[in-house]
Amino acid sequence: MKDKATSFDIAHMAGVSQSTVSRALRNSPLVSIETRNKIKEIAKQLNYKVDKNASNLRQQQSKTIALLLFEDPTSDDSKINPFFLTMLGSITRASANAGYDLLISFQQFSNDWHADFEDTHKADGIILLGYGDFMNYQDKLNKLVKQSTHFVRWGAINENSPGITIGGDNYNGGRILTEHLLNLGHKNFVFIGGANSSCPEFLDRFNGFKDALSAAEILSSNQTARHWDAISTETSGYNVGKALIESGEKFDAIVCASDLIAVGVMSALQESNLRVPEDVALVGYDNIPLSKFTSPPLTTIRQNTQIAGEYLVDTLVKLINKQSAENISIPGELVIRKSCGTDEALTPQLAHNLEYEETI
Amino acid sequence: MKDKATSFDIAHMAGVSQSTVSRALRNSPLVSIETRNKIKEIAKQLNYKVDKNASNLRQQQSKTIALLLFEDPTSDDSKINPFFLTMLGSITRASANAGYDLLISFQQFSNDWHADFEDTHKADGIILLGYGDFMNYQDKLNKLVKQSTHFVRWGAINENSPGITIGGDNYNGGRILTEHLLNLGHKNFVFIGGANSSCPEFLDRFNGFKDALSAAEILSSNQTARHWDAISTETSGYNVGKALIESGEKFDAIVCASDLIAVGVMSALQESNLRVPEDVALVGYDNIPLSKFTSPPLTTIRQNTQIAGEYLVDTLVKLINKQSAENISIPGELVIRKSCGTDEALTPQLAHNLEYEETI
DNA sequence: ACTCACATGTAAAACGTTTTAGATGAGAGT
DNA sequence: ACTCTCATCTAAAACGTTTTACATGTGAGT
Repeated sequence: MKDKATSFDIAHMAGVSQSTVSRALRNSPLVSIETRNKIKEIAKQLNYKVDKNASNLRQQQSKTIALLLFEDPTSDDSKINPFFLTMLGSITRASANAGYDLLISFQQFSNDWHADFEDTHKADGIILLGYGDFMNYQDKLNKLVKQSTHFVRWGAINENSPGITIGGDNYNGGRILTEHLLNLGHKNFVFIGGANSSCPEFLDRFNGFKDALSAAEILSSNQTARHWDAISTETSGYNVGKALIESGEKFDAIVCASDLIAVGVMSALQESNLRVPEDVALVGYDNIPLSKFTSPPLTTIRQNTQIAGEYLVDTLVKLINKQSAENISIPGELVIRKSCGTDEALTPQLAHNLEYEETI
Repeated sequence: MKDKATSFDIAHMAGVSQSTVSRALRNSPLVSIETRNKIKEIAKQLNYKVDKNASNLRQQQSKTIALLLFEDPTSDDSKINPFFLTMLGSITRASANAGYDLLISFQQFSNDWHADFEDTHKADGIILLGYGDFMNYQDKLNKLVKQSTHFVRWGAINENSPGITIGGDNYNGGRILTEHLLNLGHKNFVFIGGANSSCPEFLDRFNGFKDALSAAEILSSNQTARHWDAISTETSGYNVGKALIESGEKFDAIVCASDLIAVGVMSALQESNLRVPEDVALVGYDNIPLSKFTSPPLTTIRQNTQIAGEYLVDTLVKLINKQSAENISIPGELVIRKSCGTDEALTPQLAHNLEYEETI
């Protein structure tokens, strides 16, 4: 196989100028239909493909989005949070639909994690993904804004966060889960998950939890709900679960800030011969693939990753095209499985309003 | 912020020619140390970044690898096989280490799935990932070879497969699993997973299964082992598990061709009040994150994804650099958990040779 | 016959690098 | 004094497009 064909080769074969070839292939009306077809025919024969580097250079764009996935530094390399992997899938499809290629990179918390993808013209914009301790890298976000880099962040929505953020409605998610447990008659609640500024999403979920309890007068007004600290891994959930059991605290319902935590907590409970849901009800958050296959299957909040992916890339594309864009909060959906007690405990009316899943 | 700085701007400020700037930034010995430093200083001040499009165009390369992940067409969009997602993670890191960016794309079984990534100079080479019914797209692989596209495939290793393939040692993996079950005293074996040419990896695992049984004289020489067909999803595993139970066939050990299948089968068994491992032992394949958190945790084969990722990109980089490369088979590792029976059933000597995992 | 509009095409600039070929000046060797 | 080498730099070509500005020919309108 000889060298790759260029537009000049085609021009030569078609007996026209190279610029005409370029125009023909882009369906410019400045070239007559017949010439266009002739040129396309030849291009196909030569298996000609436009050189993206040349094309991008000329057009000063790359039609590429960079996805920067940054993980909690404590988490192991090979175990990426499945929720983000699902997001990655939906973002991939969404960007393909929008006509963009996707460049991905797993960023450690290094110094130049914003990675110059846009600076070097390798990408037109950046999507930031990861449970967001945004306080920790606010400086970097500010720098991105200052350089007028196009970027969108997935995370907790906060007025103080620089740039544009798209995220789940964590407050209502936490609230819905808790209300579900309240409806089932549970009284003694525990929240597991680091609900502090270093994980604003967990904090929002915790606040929803708290307010649901207050509204139900489980929590007297001068009482403050507390949480058990945990990061979003099974191991952390397991350890905290163990600690909780050993603490002697009385509980019959646990709200976990993520499914991964819930999975670990479930292991800890079962190891101590506490039955789920008979002895203690348990809920998670995210609806990761695994949550359907624990035993019992986990009641959780589904974050609509498909919509999220679409919003993320659509918003980013808007920014790239110099259009304005806004923060978006995506409501979560309660997915009722078997980790909170029998369906029968629900009032029929309530049951009717909720989404059920077929077994498997 | 004004327009992006170019090498000409720097040249102007430094009072040298633009070509000197280019050389200085690439540490060429043709530029004196002092000039180099002066230029770098100015570049930093201007936050200058080399334009990759221009650079790539000139150098006729992209320092980018395209990862094409294609899925069984039956599988749902949002549920990518977690094994491949883990691979994706390791490939990302490996390519970063090798100095390549990673472009990813989820390919449906469409007509031009090889996607022209290299043709358009967006990537220097391609990694193909997905359970491989390579017979089905052998034509396309041949086309890639004919175009002398640089590519590496993850999958079952087969002499007839065009191009270079890197994959797990599926035959020995299947064999090791089966021997483990044999050592535990099981007698009535079932294999679940479509062991046919449309999934060569499953076929290899099945052959290992079969040969282990023959060697143990469980299978008389004129008897042929059969398998229950299933694709690699929980749902398929669940359905086949149900069918198996209803068939009335006698079994006390099931080898599943993948963890996803095993998870589905486990659900089906437990739904029918068959206890794992007391009534029936169960093993999977892949060591997906979930396999550690089923109850009981699943005994399986760990495919070393980190090494696999490194081999894939290293091999691809070799091809890109016109070096020769070969197929690589990566041995799997037995991970013993709780789905096959008590550890005590193992002889101490054997137990010593096997890898154990700490709880969680 | 002359202009005008229009359809179709060409020539050349531009994108921002990298790299080849060549220029310049200084010091060494004879 | 003359050449030779060496270090340092400059000028310009090249990469393969897209697009601006301009050319040519044709037919219509007056």
